[in-house]
Amino acid sequence: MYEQLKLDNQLCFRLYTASRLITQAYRPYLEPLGITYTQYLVLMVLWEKDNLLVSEISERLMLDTNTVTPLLQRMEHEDLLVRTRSVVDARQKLVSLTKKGRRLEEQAKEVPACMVAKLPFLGNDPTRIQAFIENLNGMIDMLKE
Amino acid sequence: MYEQLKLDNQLCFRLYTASRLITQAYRPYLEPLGITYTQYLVLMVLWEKDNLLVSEISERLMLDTNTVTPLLQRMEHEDLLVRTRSVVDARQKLVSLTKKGRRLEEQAKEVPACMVAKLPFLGNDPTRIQAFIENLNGMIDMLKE
DNA sequence: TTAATTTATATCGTTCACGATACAAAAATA
DNA sequence: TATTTTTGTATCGTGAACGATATAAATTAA
Repeated sequence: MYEQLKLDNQLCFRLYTASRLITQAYRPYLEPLGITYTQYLVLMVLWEKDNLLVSEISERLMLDTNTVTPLLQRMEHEDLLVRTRSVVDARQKLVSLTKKGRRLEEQAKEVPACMVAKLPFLGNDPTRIQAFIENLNGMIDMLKE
Repeated sequence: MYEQLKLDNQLCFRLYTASRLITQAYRPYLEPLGITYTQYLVLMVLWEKDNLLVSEISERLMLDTNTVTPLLQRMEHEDLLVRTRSVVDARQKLVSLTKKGRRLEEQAKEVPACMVAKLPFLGNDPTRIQAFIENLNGMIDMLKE
């Protein structure tokens, strides 16, 4: 038995588990809105700035087009957004919120507070959260190359 | 535009991204062994203690049976393990490593060091890593209910 | 002992995530 | 201008994740 292969020693396993549980924790708030966590991420990007290219959304979420395209197709099918061919460059596709997609922002604005409430330890110490996010950002920077 | 709905403010998005990138970072080391990251997790559990019930693996990885069962089926198909009906309780299924599954441990023992090398900032400050893991464990404890 | 309930695992359907590949449009090169 | 290369998006196939449901075996209750 190699010590380094023990599950409990693995930072990565914790990260993987925490990420899964976070997604699960969002579900009760997002399901009533008819969206998944990944779709919520797309919407947050578009709420911040509408009419983006597929590639811009892709870059913002650090996801490849082979993940983003089907995701946007499903969201278009749900009438959350529309994808229109760019006139400047016919390869590009412009993603824009529909009325329904825009309206969801109003309903979603309480979601972050609900999630914070599920993670009380985070509320206590702002510098601790900051350090935590710094660590995550550090990892992301190192791995995204 | 609600401030709390900005993507950059979201700890959860960082966690989600870091987790994805970690899994991607494992790939070059695990693919030569013919396994995925999740399969590697199962193997780590079994290398630590062989002959476990499906429910024990499930609990250890905090994954439900509807994830674990198909996973184990694929791994059985790859001749990494076998699943045998328990004689004590015919509902239970015992999961045991095959020779091939056991041999993989030897090949996998370098993987953790390779991953640490990909995350140099972690090597510098052990207390920082510890605090990081504590935060993750804290989140997991709060979310697993 | 029979019937109802609980438990352990499995199946089904949907959505991600992602490597590999395809395809058409644009840009670069000949 | 014709050809090649690059770029932006899409398609395909596979393996997770996971909610919902199913099934058979064990346990409990009647």
